[in-house]
Amino acid sequence: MRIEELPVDERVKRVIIERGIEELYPPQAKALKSGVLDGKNLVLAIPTASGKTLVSEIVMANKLLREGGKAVYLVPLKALAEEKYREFKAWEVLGLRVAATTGDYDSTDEWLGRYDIIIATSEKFDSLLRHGSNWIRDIKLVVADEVHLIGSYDRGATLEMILSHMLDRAQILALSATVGNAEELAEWLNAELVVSDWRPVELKKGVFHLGELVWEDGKRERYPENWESLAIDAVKRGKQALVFVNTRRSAEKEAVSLSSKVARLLTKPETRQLKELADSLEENPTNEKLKKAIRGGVAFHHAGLSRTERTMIEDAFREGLIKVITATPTLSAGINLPAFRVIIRDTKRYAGFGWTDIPVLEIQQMMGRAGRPKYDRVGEAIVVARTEDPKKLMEKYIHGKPEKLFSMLANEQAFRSQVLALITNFGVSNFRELIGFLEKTFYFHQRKDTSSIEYKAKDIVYFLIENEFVDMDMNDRFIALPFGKRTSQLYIDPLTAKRFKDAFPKLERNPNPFGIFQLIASTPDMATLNARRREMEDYLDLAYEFEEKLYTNIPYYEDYRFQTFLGEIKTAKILLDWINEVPEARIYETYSIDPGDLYRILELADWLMYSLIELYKLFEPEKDVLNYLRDLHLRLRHGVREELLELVRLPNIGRKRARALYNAGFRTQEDIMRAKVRDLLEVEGIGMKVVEGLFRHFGVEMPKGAKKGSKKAERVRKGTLDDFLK
DNA sequence: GATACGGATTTATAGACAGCATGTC
DNA sequence: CTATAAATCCGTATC
Repeated sequence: MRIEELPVDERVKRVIIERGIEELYPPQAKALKSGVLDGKNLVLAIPTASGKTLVSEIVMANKLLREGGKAVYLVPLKALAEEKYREFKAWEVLGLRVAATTGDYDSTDEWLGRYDIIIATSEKFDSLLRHGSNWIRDIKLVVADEVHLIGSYDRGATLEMILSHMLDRAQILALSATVGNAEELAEWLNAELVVSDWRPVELKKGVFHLGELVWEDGKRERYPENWESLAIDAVKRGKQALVFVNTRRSAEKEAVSLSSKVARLLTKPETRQLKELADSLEENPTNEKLKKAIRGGVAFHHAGLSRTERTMIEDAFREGLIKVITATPTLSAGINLPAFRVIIRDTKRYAGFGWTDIPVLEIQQMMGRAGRPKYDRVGEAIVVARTEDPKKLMEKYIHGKPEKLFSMLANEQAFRSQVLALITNFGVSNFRELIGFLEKTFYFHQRKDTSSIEYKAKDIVYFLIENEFVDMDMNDRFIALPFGKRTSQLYIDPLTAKRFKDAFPKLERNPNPFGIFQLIASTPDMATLNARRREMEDYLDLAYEFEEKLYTNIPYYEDYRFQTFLGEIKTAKILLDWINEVPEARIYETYSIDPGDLYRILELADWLMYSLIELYKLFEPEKDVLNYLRDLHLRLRHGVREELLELVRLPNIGRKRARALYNAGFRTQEDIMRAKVRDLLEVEGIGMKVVEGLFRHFGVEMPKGAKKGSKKAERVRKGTLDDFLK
């Protein structure tokens, strides 16, 4: 079907044609003929990269131009929100304003009301719904990307709930990978269903076993015995490969191992560029290995890497400079990074209680990364059989059907906060109404029965009443209490809130960083760290050393909480090191964690520290304690000792610059205000830009005529700054 | 008695969303 | 609980 023939607004067609697209892919055409353009709900289950995004763009733009209102585009990852934001920006030529909102950006505020297309993570949108902004009622269309995540254990319930909320209030377009029960999903959403396995780049799938590569059609090829030859072969043919493994360590090991072989296939300029790239990386233990691999044209990719390294690797791979990436599942569902050949080394993974098969759905998502549109005619996805029976793998992952989706609403933790939100934020005022709402969910649609979830809901309501999140009046009507309402808006688990509340009396008597950090680390919202066997004794000793600083008792060895407790102590110690200005590299080494892990811990601790303070405010806070907590929060955010608190409040001054300034004798804001620019510039990490920012912050006017730009202006400004700050 | 070696045993294992008010080196 | 590789332990050989 040609774009020209589409029954949509002319302006929409024009934008798409200008993009160079004239013809729709078959599944796209089928989708657009399903009735979505007339406002019907649609479940679109087609492979990645077969044009789901374009369909949603057409539907969104057309709808907004014709009817006005807003469209919300839901994504599972922040990185995807950014990616979509860049793509959708193109629609601004038609006057459609695009905004992305995740936890990194703005919050509830009404500012989103000025936008037409709003991209948000599911959790963020859930949070927006809870805050009840005015513009919510203008939403005419909700696009749910990767809707199969409704079956994910920890995050599925959120997606299910927001769709339940929006079901009768807006048109729904659900984009899904191929799943076992797409019909069931479509029925629930009262939607048309379009399923297809058509791809713009043909996908060849096969299984590799001891040098023999068997394609799905039975054709065979011989290779050297080791699976690495598959990656090397791709590089020899001028292509790239993506290797999926199941542990970080494997990713690193295989990357280094492959790099020595790939290195021989590189051109001189490539080797030079790769060396430059490797040299530009920061020094830390993980990056040592990464540098080694990169010099040979290979990189590993996992969540331990910092944001900088990750994007650097992704960009270099897209450019074709890096030939092979070995990755954990970070890359399977995240940003769009296709390769000619996808090699799946592992089909099992360790899941807390043992080894489990990776679901067909996930393996197929990985395989879907094979084939670069515009570059490759076909893409190849190969599952490696190392210990498994190759026939079984072929049957299960190549010819087999993906699993059915199951509602995860009954997941205790998720359900607990959802029930609280229903009562405190969504006006559910008695138990009957609560059950009434649950009947709109996928859970109910799938089970046709609420008895077991009713039982759970009851338990949760008792828990909420007992802990003063909500109350019940004489007529069994729910009353939202401030504690409950705030908990729900802070988006923390009620259990976290309860733990905080219970600790307040002790905290008030004895506020101290270690105790507070252990408290934060003990909540279900914090990332868990495991104390390694040989570290256990050290952390136990540490716990006893700090015993009177803790707000909890040290569990006995036999206690089931013992292991997790030591993990909490480890986490608390890391945070303590952080605010005592221990260098990052030392932290990575001491605790054997990666940059990405530290970042994650700090991010969570920051959020939870804020939440702790907000909740403390509800319980007749003592002023001194409140200020103490606020200072500690600032220290945590910037990773500084107390003496730097004043400096760190200045713009563009963080951990390193504040320390440098302090050591150079600038200990207060006053010191800096009085300092000579020349002296400030002497300090490491302080340049003209930073000084300029300080200048502005102190409210000293920029001298006229000394605006940015010409060299002359620069000179003038430099000359006058001193005078102003003397 | 110290050290080097090699086989046996033990250990550890993926990822990443949320508040709020603005900017690290 | 299905695996696998690295780290560590431990006994033996060697100097």
